[in-house]
Amino acid sequence: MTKVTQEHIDARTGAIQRAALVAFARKGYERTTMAEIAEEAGLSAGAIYRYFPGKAQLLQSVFDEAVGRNSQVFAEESAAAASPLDALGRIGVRSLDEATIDAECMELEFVLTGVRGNEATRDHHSVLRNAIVGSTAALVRDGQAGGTIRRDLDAGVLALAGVALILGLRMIRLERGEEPGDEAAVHAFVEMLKPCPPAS
Amino acid sequence: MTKVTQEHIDARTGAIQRAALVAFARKGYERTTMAEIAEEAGLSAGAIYRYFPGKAQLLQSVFDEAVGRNSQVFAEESAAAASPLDALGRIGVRSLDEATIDAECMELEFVLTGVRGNEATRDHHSVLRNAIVGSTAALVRDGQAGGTIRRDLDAGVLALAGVALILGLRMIRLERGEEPGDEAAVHAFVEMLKPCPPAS
Amino acid sequence: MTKVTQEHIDARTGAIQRAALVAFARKGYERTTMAEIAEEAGLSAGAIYRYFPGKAQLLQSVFDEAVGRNSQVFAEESAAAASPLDALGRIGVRSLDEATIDAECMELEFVLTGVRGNEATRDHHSVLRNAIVGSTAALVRDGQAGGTIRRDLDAGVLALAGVALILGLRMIRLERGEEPGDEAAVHAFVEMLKPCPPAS
Amino acid sequence: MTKVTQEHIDARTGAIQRAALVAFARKGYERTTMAEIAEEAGLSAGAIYRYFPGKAQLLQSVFDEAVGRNSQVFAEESAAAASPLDALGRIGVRSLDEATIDAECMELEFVLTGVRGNEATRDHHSVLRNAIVGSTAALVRDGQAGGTIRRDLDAGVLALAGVALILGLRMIRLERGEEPGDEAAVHAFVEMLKPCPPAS
DNA sequence: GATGAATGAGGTTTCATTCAT
DNA sequence: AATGAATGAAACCTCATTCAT
Repeated sequence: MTKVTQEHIDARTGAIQRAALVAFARKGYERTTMAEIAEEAGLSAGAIYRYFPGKAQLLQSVFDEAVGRNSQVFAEESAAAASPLDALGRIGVRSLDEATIDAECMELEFVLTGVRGNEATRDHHSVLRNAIVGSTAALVRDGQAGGTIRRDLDAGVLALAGVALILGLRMIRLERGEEPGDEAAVHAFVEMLKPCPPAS
Repeated sequence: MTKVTQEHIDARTGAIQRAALVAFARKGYERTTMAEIAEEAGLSAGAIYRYFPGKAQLLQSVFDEAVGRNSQVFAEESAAAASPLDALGRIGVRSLDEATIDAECMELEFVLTGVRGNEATRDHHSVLRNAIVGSTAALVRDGQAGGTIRRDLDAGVLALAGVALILGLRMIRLERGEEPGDEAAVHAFVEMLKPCPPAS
Repeated sequence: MTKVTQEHIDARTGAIQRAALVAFARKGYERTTMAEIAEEAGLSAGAIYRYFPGKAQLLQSVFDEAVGRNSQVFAEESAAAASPLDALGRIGVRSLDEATIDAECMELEFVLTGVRGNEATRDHHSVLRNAIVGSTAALVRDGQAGGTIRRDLDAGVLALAGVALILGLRMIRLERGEEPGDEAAVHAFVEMLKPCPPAS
Repeated sequence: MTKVTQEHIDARTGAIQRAALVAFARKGYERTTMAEIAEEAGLSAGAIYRYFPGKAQLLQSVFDEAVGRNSQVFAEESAAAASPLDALGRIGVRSLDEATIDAECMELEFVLTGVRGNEATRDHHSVLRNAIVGSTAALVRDGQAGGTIRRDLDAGVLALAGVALILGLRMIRLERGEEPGDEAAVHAFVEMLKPCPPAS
């Protein structure tokens, strides 16, 4: 009966995941070595295998973690927002800015897709993306019903555009680092979602 | 002296680039082997080195080629369009649909970014992206000046949003294959760029 | 001081040896991990090192244990047999059938020899084999003196053949599992050891 | 079109197999490194993978090679022998002495079996062994029909004993090196196969 | 006395790149 | 100019062994 039990294990696991996140984000999955991750996490390469079965699973786990945070952001902001439109803007901004996701985290998703050749992973990933688009569409529909979002465009299409926008912005940010225009772009998109003022 | 040679060299170079494009797109840069590219191009692994100094430079060249095509699309559609707004829509759609870009080509950009760790490449890449955003911004400004694009939002911001949207859509398409909503999303974005109808 | 301890130590030692025997037999020395042995023995990997200096020595000890049982079989059956010839048959059959040796135990020897590269072990092993052949030869010689074993063939040679026969049968059994022909082969060999009936 | 084609490839393949045979025999499969084999064969470790997909397949190939030689010995000696009994003796002796098999080759078989855990290999192996026993049994039956082999014992059982004897002798030889008694043991076995002289 | 987390050496395998032919 | 065999540098992963708790 060791006393380092769960607490220690969780700490290690988290440290490895964080290290992997950073490394994968910075250099890409393939170019990141287990040794680098290990060093970043403060242990030896072999030790990682006590916490993760292999490099691929480590990647998967890091990704799942990120996805989880994503969902949480979604839920939190939906709840905190005054209106669906507001929620969309908040989610977009937080997706970009929050430490949770970070420029790197985006990269991660990027990298994950990079695990092409692994059909299971791709499918898994695709399902997740669909879920996000679906949730967003529901939000848009709410907004349209409530009158805060223009009704002349299809909710599903707008949702897809919104998700793509965020995805693209994170991708650009990856290359250019923190970019002031990012949030502005989100706000602009939100602005464009508003219905035109009644003519009268 | 090298009369036939030049012709031959160009043919070979092109074949290699095309093969590399397809391979990089399909499996990613790291996971693509020189042997695969060679086979696809119809020559031996060693022969590639007569045309390109190494794998990294081959990637670079393939990328530049793709960017060139991109610019051409930009120019062509700008010229053919009735208005800047129209141009933006056309560019977006063609960026998504045309064989030029294709799922693979997008992938390529994907991969290229993957050449992180190579600072020179990243910077190069960043410059290119800025150029695209810049051109787009110019187009938007034109549209605003001409009244086809709403003036209440900053041109640079809208341009960034537009580029990000395309980027994101291509990324999503990568995962889900040809997606009917893609073009609709572009059209929706264009629609939202229009100024609200005068109150009258 | 170490009253209970000794008992405990012996129990642990035996458990580890048994676990190692089974594991080595089943997967081979090299492919067996200390962790597997530990789990089978009901303790942790590290604990084994309190009872054995290392994996190699554990193997050695397991082997010696098996050899000891072998000698015991030899002695017991020699004593119980009506004649040297009878003793040979009994030893052969028991070497094959008894739980002591069992398919696994044979395997063990197999594995042990596998510790080639370790000269000390090989020599040790060779000495043991010579001892067995020697004892068998003595038995044969007894039989020849008593007239139950044919005298036209050299005792040492017959002994070698007998030992080899058993060795080979155990090896074959390893691959095919319990084989009905095994014992029959031993009996046939014994039969052939008998002198031809006097011409009269 | 290289000119080193088939000839060179065959030479290399053979060299690697021979090197592997020796190494596997000497140190066992698990303890033999690809680097050792490569050095023995006169190339680099990586180069082996141009000729064999992996270590396991190399082992398999070496084994198959040895089995092939075995069958050839069987056929040759059967043809050259004056009688089935004579054939058995010749096969036994050649199995022991000839360079074809060699102490090492036996070891090989040994090692191969050592590839436990690979069910396919074990079964394959078992089938081969059965074939050998079967062929031997046929030979014995012939001898019994012709009167050169005693008829009071079952042919299948005698065949099993014979094969086991050789197997065991080769195993012992492995430990003790060239052993003068080996051949004598084979001859003794053959002698014992003879029918007792007619009473007259 | 026991645990099991950690290390570190070493093994197999992959590939970009070179170079004799 | 082209081939493709060969090299050699990693990379991932496994484990015997140690040691703080």
